[in-house]
Amino acid sequence: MIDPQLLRNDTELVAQRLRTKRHEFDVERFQALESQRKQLQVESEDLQAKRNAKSKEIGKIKAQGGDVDAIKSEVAAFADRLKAAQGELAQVQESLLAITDVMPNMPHESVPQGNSEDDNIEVLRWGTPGQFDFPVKDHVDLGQDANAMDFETATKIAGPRFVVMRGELVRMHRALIQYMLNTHVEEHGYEEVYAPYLVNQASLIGTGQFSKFADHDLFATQSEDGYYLIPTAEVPVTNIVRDSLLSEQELPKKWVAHTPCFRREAGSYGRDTRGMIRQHQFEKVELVQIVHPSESYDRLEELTLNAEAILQGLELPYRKVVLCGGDLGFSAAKTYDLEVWLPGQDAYREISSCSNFEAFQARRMKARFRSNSKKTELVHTLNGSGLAVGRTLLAIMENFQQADGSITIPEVLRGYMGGRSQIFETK
RNA sequence: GGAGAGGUGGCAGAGCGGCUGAAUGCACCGGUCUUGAAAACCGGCAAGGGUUAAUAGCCCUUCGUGGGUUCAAAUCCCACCCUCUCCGCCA
Repeated sequence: MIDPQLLRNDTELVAQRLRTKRHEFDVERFQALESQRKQLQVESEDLQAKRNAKSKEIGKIKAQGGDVDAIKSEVAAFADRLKAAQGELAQVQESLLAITDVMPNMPHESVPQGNSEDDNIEVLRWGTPGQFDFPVKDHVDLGQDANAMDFETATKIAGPRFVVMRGELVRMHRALIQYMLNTHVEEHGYEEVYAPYLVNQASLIGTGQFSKFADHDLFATQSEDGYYLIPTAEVPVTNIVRDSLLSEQELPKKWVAHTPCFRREAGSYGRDTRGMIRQHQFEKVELVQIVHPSESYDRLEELTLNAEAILQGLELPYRKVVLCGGDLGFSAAKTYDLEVWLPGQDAYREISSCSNFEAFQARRMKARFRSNSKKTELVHTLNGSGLAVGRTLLAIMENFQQADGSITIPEVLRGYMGGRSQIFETK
């Protein structure tokens, strides 16, 4: 949610900045509705003030034993007007909400112009893609050849975009989760959090995944509770601070959580249908920070480095890009994507997305803190994958594959793998 | 699932339908005192919104949520949600 004051006072500026995010809204209509809102709100609050004053008079007159019939009919006279004004006001506000509710966050001024991922700007390349003196396989062939990855069975059990994994590959998957969590807790100062995988609508609205007026990419339960499966741990973890008033000393909050994530991927038919790149269910280790507004951009750099540390620890070549305006998500003001090198695709693919949401989520969530100067202010929220576990697993498979189809285990994972150095060894 | 109790400001906890936006305590902020601190004492301190140049004033809203009764609701009525205790069930 964009600051309503800013939106009112500087509508053109907001419209202009949202254009870099390829979001258009009808400025004239907004301003017309806004002036109606103002007039109606002033009118109805004025009538309420009058009613309150008269009611107090009645109380006093009655206390003195006077007659109140005359003044009562006076109140009744403008009760209808009040009701009408309030009704109209509610309608205008609903119309305004239809505009503002689908309005994405404004990009930070450092965000490059552009329409699509082709316009993202690379800021860093780490590591060198390995050279192979044999034909490389992708993770699907590697996994299936070792009888460790089974898409057909998953389709039977559930449907497309699921996987069944078996044996030592699953152990490496689990090792990755441990490695990521331990690193963020022990070296980066995050507190580990366990939170619900089913959430209510208010939480999804809070972090911006859900709007009354927009489509969403979520699995909903059929139960009367109205629960949704989380698309990312960002939702339950960030919503810890929803409807709360923190003290300044409590900031920053740094949380890390491992959860499964569930996404319908409704808008991506035909994309990444092969393999484990895009699944309905995947594991992710997520970093969340709740910070003082003055330091959120420093924290974004830090959080991104925390995610990068995992890729570096695993010796996976990657690059870091700043998303251009057109590629930015709904709630984000600035996002770094980390893209890991996948030999099987001969391309860098997204493995982490680290964003600063500024006060956009905080305003929706009513997540505030009392500053040392006694004022209440909205916090800034950030999050990033640290990392997507499934994609990390397949990146290791593809980058560390050997000619015989076995896979070398990265050094840092060996302690979690019984000290072994390879999986898929041919007996 | 059955029975009972309860949801009020950052926290705890009062609150006859009008004098209650809300006692009191804690926490917090300012001051007196002190070499400094603590204690004691004095004073201040809810949030959100509107209007506005204003973080000044004024006004509106809010006592779990939504509806209702009334000139007037934290207080009365209805529905729902949540929490706690006991019993049952259960990883």
